[in-house]
Amino acid sequence: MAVGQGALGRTTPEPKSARQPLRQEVVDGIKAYILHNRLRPGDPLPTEPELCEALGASRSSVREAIRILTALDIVEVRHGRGTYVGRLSLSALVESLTFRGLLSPDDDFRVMYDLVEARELFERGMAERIVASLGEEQIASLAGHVDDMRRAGAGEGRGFVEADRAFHTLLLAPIGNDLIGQLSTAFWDVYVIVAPHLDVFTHEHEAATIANHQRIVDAVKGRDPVEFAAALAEHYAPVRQRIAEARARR
Amino acid sequence: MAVGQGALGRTTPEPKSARQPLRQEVVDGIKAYILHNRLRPGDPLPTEPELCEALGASRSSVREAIRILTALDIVEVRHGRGTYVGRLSLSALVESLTFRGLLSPDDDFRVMYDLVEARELFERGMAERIVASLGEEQIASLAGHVDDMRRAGAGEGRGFVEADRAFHTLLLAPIGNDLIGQLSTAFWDVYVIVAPHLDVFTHEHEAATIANHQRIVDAVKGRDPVEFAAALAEHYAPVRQRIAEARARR
DNA sequence: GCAAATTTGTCCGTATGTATC
DNA sequence: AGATACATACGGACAAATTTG
Repeated sequence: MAVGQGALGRTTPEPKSARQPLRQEVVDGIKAYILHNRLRPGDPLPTEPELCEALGASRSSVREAIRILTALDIVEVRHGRGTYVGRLSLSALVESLTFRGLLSPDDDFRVMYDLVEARELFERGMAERIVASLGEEQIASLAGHVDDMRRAGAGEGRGFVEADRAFHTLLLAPIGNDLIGQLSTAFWDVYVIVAPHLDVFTHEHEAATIANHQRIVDAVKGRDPVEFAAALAEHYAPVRQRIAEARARR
Repeated sequence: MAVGQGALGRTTPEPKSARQPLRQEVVDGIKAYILHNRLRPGDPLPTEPELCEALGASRSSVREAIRILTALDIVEVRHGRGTYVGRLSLSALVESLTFRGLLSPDDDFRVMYDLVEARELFERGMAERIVASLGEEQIASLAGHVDDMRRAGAGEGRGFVEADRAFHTLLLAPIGNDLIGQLSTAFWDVYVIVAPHLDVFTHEHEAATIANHQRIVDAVKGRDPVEFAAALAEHYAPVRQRIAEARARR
């Protein structure tokens, strides 16, 4: 099928100096096309030659615009197949924050600290809703993740981190705020990437970490938001302290 | 001056199937260059021809890589001058979330709701630290912003929104968590862009909004975190309710 | 399994617009 | 004003990946 009747094409030929670069017009044009046709993630977009013709730009400009949109996960490109609407994830946030954490040799610990603090804020702020809305089978899954942490403790830690992530993802899942859930996992991604560069991962605290997670599970089982918040505080306090100590060592 | 000794160039010529596109190697190469040379925002990067030679890529690949990095605010390009290290802001998050809010005709209100809820979570979660660490002159600024809202109320609302934003930015400024502060302003940006498309901005509630902000200021003056949290709740409740109502109307 | 068609990936050469000195 | 350095944009050509007949 051809491009169709869907809101492609610059209305103004911009006879004189276009104040903004042409590729930006192409970016806006592709955005408008997606919005106008109410496309969903995974839906196909016109091919590059079609976009060139419709938007009156060369292939280079169209391709640069597509690169911008892929970086934001608004479009997704598959070599040899075509371009599609992206998943609209927060991958750009992860990449941006990760790089910021790796960049500044003075502020990297601060970035890590801010990250952990934000995650704690999410979970403590949602304490009541979390303990109220977690189902029995979800609580069982939480306990299962703690078991996974115990089993993986002896290993290299790869499984340990995954169990930890799954645990906290599951905690925020039932509150019904996708943004907070995705932000939390994004922060986790950044933490996992940046932490090894800072020697924050010390395996000596694994036993205490497991015990704290168990306490969180017990608080959920008892449907006790106050105890839940207290368990979270005791879980996060040593993590934040370790980051602060690592920062002081420098 | 030449590029210098700073970690540019693909170590492996990738003799066989390079699984990832060349532009991605260029992206990683530029990132590594920034990290290796410990550059700061605003520092100049090599010119495009220099990057081509150093990374063994053509002009097109280098330019597409630069487009990706500009979308993430990792590099910044000034026409006719050169490329520089970007500000590492969360502009990518704003653009991504904004588009997501505009896209889904069913979930857009949910995105707005999640946004507002996250902002409320930040401010209520930091209640104790906010009322404890705000200085007298900052409190005066808060009151000044409320006055601005009163003055702008009769106008078209442009100044009203700005005063509102300044108010909440100032609230989160003293807690020392840059990430939360930037996320909050990012959420605000998205809200302001998306809300007009959803008819959430109803000016009839301006008087109540001003009164609620005044109550927040009074709570800060009294250094009362409980009253502060209560004032915040009363401020955000009608906002969330308006979004929910607008959602129901559809 | 092979070959052709489609689509994106990469390169090159050239011309133009912009900022600085 | 002129010269230089740089990014912007264009068009054509070929390579690589994927699908299809």
